[in-house]
Amino acid sequence: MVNSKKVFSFGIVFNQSKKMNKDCNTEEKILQAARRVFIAKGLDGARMQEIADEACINKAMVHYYFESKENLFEAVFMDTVGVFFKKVNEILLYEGTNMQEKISLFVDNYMEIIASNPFIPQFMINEINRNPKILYKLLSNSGLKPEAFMQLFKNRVLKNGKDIRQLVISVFALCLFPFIARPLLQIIYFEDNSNEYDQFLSERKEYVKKMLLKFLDE
Amino acid sequence: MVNSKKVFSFGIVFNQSKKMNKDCNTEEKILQAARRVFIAKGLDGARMQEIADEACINKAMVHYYFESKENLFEAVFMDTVGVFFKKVNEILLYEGTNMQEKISLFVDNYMEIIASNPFIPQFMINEINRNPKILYKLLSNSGLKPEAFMQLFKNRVLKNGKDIRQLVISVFALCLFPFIARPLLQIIYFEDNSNEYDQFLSERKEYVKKMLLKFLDE
DNA sequence: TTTTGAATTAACCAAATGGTTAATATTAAA
DNA sequence: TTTAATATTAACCATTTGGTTAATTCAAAA
Repeated sequence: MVNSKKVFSFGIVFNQSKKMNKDCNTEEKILQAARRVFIAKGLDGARMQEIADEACINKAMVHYYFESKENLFEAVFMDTVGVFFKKVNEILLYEGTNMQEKISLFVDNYMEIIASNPFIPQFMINEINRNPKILYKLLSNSGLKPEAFMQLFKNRVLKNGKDIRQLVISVFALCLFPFIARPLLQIIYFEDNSNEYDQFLSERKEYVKKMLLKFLDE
Repeated sequence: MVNSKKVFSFGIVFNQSKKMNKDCNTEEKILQAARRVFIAKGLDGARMQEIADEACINKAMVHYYFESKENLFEAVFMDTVGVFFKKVNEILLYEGTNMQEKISLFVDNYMEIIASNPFIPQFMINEINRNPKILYKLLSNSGLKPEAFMQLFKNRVLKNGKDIRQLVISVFALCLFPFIARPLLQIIYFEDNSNEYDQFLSERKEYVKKMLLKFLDE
C-alpha cells in the first residue's frame, strides 16, 4: 500500500518519514523534475516517463509518490506558485514613506522576483485557463490578499476609487507582459537576440516606474 | 490518393475543386471546428476525434484534408493569426494628425479587435512558446511590419530612440494583459463576475489612452 | 448512361501513454 | 539477526490516440 506519507504533502516534506535518504529525497527529485517538464511541455504535453527520466528514477515511483499525473501537476503547481506568492507577500510588507516610494519598491522587487522565475506568469495563466478553481485553493493556502496590492495606492484610492483596479492591473501588465510574451517580442523587436532582451528587461524597471509615477503625478 | 487540393490551402479555398458542396464546404467546417477545439484545449490537449465530432464529420476526413494533427494546427494558426494580423495592419494605416491622435486611434481600434477575438493573444503566445519558428513564416506571409508600430511614435523616436521599444511593448502590455490574464484577474479582482469584467474591459480603452498620453506629454 | 475522380465512412492498426503489479531491495527498529 | 515497513524496479496492461485502408457514395463530365 501507498497512502502513508506522500500525497498532498505538496513539496513540504514532513520529517515523519523514518529514513530520508542520504543526498536528496525522491519526492523532491520528482517534484523538481516534474516542474521542469510541466513548464516546458504543459500538462498535456508532459509525459510521465519523461518526468521519471528527468528525475533519474523508475516511472512507478512517480505514481508511488503522487498517484496520478493530475495529482502530481497539482502538487507542482501549488508548490511553485505557493512559494512565489509568499515572496510577493513579503515585498508587499516593505515600508515606503509615500505612495511613490511604495510603488518604486514594489516594481523593483516584483520584477526581480519574476526575473528569477520568468516562467511563472505563463504557468499560472495556463493553469487558470485550464482549471480556474485551483486558484481559490491557492489563494486560501497562501495568505496572499488581493487587497494588499490596493494598499500600494492608498492615496490614489481615496481620490479616485473607481480607477484603482485599472491601476493595479496596469502595474502587473507593465511588469509581466514582457516576460509572458518574451519569445514573441524577442523575435519581433530584438531580432531574436536573447542577450539584448535580457538587457531590455533589466532596463525596464526604471521605465515602468517612470511611466507609473508620471501618470500618478498630480 | 489524396494530394490534389487541400493541404496547405490554409483556409483559402481555391475554387479549383469541381464540386464545392451545397451549403458549406468540409474543409472550412474542419478549420472552424479545429480552431474552437485547439483554442479550448491547446494543441496537445486537443483530440482529432473531438475536432471531427465538433465538425460533424468522420475523423478520416480530417486526415483526408489536412493529413496530420500538426498540419491542421498550423493551418488553423496561420489562418487565425493571419486574419488577425491583417486587421491590425489595416488600423495602422488610419491617419491621425499627431502622435497623440494616432495613439488614441490605435488603442481604441486595437482593443476593439482583441475584444472580438479575445483568445488570440494567448493562442499566439502559447504557440510561439512551443514553436518560435512559425512566427517567421507568419510574419513573411502577413506583410505586417514591426516597424509600422514604431511609426505611431514618430515624434518620440526622434527625441529618445532608446525608449521606443519600451514604449511599444508598454502599449501592448496595457492593451493585451487584461485579456491574457482574464480568468486570473476576474477571480482576484472581480469576484469572478464576468459582466463586471466586461465592463472593466470596455472602460479600459480610456484608461490606457489617459495613461499613455500623460506619460508622453512633455 | 456510363465512367471517372473526388468525397465519405466504418473498421482497423500500431504506437504511445497513464497506470498497475508482483517481486526485490533497503532501512531501521525490535 | 530478525522483522516489518518502506522504497524501488522490471515487466505488464488497458485504453487512448493519431493515423490508415478498403470499400462505398456522390457528382459531374463524356
